[in-house]
Amino acid sequence: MDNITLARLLDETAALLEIDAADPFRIRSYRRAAEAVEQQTQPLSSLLDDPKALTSIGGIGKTMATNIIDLVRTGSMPLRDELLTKYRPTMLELLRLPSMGPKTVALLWSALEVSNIDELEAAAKAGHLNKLPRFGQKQVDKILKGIEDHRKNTGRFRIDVAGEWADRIGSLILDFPGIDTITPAGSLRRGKDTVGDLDLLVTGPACEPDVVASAVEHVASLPLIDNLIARGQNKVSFTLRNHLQVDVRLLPRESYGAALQYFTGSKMHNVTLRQRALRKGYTLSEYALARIDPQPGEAPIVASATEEDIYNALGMDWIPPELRENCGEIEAAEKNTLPHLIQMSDIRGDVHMHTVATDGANTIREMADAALARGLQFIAITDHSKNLAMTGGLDDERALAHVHAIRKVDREMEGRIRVFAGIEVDILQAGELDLDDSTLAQMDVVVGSVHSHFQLPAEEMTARLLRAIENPYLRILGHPTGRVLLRREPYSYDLHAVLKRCAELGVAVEHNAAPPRADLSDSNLRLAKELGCKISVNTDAHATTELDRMRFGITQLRRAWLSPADVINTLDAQAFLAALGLHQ
DNA sequence: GCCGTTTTCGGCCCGACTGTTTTCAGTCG
Repeated sequence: MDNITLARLLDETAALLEIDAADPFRIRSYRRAAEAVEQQTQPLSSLLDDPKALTSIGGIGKTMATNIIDLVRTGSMPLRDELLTKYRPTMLELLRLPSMGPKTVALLWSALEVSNIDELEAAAKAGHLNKLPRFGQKQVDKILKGIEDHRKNTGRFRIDVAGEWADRIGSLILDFPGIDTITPAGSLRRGKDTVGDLDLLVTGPACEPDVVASAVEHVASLPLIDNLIARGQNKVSFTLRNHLQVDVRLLPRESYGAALQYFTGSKMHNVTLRQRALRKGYTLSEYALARIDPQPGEAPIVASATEEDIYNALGMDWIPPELRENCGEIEAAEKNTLPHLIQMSDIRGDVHMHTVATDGANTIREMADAALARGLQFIAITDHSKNLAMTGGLDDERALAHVHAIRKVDREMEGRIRVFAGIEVDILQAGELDLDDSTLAQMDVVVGSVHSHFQLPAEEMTARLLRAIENPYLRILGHPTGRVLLRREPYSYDLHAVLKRCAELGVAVEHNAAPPRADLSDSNLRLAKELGCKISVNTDAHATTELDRMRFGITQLRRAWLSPADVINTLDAQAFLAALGLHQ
């Protein structure tokens, strides 16, 4: 059982406990344990014989360690089994509907034996809900609308899509005089690769408490609003036609830092931060860091205008949003040992991109010019090989001709940018590559990717990848997890074993910067680093404009605490080739 | 259920909004 599944089962148990009206702190323990499990790079199923290793993880005590051991060994645990005799697992999906919390779910179950969405819809339409306490017609309508949205909705949005909407909505809000700053907060600011909803913080003279009403009115009447959910003194919530929920908050300048800190999250980061505040005699809210017991003549507010003020007043360095997941960043900030995170300007090369030779939109020269304009010092052209017939993939003969064409452009660029010759070969079902070694020998950069037979059993997929990376010409393992965001589950195989072998062989693993397929996000990137893999971040651009996607890849690297030294694209062109075991 | 430079019990983060209420419970972030 992998850590993600383990975390899901613990989280489900927490949700069932909530429905059961258990001790809130006990519920929180299960949530905390689920988060802790999800963040481990080591599969916990490999630690079962060493209970001390389990309990050394923060948030996992003796009972939780036993639970984890039970879950891995039997697929369930006594508490979960017990709860599932009282409730139905389908009740968990009810919790995902708006305005449906554990209390309501429990009430629906005890009063009407409603345990899933279809039953809820039927009960609502039959008028049964109106007989329940605190259920008016508005509540029933809200639930029916929620069910409708839920069925259409995919749930989460890719970071680049959410970012575009943030820009569009932001520019409309900025039209209002007296609004001068808009900052996306929430998971978009933390750089998660998907976001559930959009948090926009707004400030400026028009957001001062005595005048904010008209600015709120402006936001609440934006033309792109599909459904206005809530509208308070300084808050407007609505959904767009694509069902993306947007929360806009209008705040005075003086408390903007506190609000930004608060609404950026993550939830667990904030909880831990507020515990720290209490220990120091402060209380932290979205308005300010304030003294609990100010002495006479002492101002209650300690910090509020900027995030730096707040973190510093708590005795720690400012923490980059990407690290705010409560996985050690607060301790590091207190000890001044936060990592020097990689940033866009550290990137010197991008070695995975396509041209009109296969399924790209631009020529070799156009890609080179566009990369030069973006400040890159080297690129590699890596069009598809023949097995991807639908892209016009190159056979050996065409691939060799393409190398010539690339070398020609490289000479034309006269050293302003290096253009390396490469190819993205397909790793076939048995692990061999779809071009001859003699062809691959002519390439500077060979990226090997899996493009078919994703449903192979894990053992076969592992063997396939292990065989492929033994090929001496394969220098980068592309699409290492086959993850395609929001479209396909990643294929399953022994990632640990493959990354370990990559590290031994000096094969770099690719983190695909393109938001649709962020191959190695979060804990997998940390695992790659821990195992000593060389990591390469590339855009897989199919057009010049897609080179801009590099910034999304950098965000994911930052979330994994990576520094410039952890990524080989920060090297200059010659050193990069040397890192791949090549010389030119 | 976890955790400990005020430890083995007694804490555990904070506030706004909605709907159905005449004072608040539940949900949400």
